[in-house]
Amino acid sequence: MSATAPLRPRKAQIDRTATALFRAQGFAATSMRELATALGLEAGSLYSHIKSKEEILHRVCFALADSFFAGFAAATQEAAPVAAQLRQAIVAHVRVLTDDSAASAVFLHEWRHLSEPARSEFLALRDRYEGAFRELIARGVAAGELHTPDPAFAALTLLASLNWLPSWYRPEGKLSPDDIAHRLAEQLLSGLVSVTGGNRGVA
Amino acid sequence: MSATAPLRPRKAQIDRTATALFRAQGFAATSMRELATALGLEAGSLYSHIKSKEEILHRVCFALADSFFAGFAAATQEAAPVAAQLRQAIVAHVRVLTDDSAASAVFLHEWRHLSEPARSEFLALRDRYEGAFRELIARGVAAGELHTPDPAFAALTLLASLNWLPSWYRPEGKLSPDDIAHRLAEQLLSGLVSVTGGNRGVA
DNA sequence: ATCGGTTGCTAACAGGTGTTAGCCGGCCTA
DNA sequence: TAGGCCGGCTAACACCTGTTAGCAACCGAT
Repeated sequence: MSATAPLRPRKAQIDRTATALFRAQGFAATSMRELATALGLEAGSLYSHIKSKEEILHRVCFALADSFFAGFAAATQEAAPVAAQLRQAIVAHVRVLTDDSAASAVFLHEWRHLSEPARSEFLALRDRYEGAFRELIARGVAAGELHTPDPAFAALTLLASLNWLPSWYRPEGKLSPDDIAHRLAEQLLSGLVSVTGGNRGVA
Repeated sequence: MSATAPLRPRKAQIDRTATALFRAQGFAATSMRELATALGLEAGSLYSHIKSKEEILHRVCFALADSFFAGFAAATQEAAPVAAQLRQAIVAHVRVLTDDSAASAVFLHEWRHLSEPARSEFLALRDRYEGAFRELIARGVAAGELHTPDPAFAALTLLASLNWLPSWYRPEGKLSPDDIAHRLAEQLLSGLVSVTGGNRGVA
């Protein structure tokens, strides 16, 4: 995904305000008139800056995909043990989610309002990103650092437990994003059960 | 939440078809004309059976809430060790998700289209259900069976990793719901990291 | 044969939607 | 001073939305 030119201030503001409304109400339930009102404009004025309602959604979703991939690449480029790379990948993912939780929520839940071919492209990107987690986990299993019977399953549930963050993360909460990231990594990698010699492996 | 009378066949069919469409496209993006067409009717005909579009959503969301609570109650009514109760609660939750993944997806993502007061009631129910998991985990920590610095946080991420199931679970997949439930319970309770003496607690 | 209930169709209602085109005012530059 | 550009308003367009009311057909009971 190529980088895009920085958005002009009004266009960036339209994107931010639209993202907040799409997150709060859903793409389909948010009207252009409502968006315009939130910006102190009339709906017709929006089209001096954007091509269509769907263009906003497209930009938000693909920009977040860019961020996720960039974070993952940065987290896994060093030849560290796989478990350490996985921790870094978790941290990077959480950082993206918490940096812009509105856009993350839109990315996670509103993509289906994209039309073809963008929708298929988006799903292919998402598959590729999940596949990168899958591979990482599979390498960890092969290296004896991780254990799971099914890396694909583990990757999806791991991502699922991270992707909840936009729903309840608050910047003013007592945990910083990095605290959250490390806590999540610890919980997901080590599990909840306390290890007292012998209860591992109990059916 | 009280049980309701069994729905008449056409009404039940409307609920099922609507749920499938709400899940695929979202509540707001699904029109009554589209629903009627899927049922072989005209939109006006729907109102012989239902009061409103939102009534369908209300019924689906609250019925699933009933199912979740019932499952949790059944899972935790015996005086078993807390970790075992948590496993049972996970299994019960997964059972509900996989029994009706369309309704589950609607429950998880479309509730915000409920109007007041139903919306607040729904959120209160959801809080109460999450609170039940929180309490269970807190009791497990107190009993030394579980470890987490934050039971609330652990409960949310645990539920998050379960709630992904409607997005990718397929009845024809090679894993049965119970297989999935036990695998998830194992993964979430035991973590992904392989335990070789000494790596537990590594920062 | 008649009546009541159920169900579906049709047409309409009242309102909302995304988007376009023409116009206007302000600002900047030559 | 004039012209060009930008951005916003307005009104309209073409279409869609959820829902209602009246009507008709069918079925079962009396």
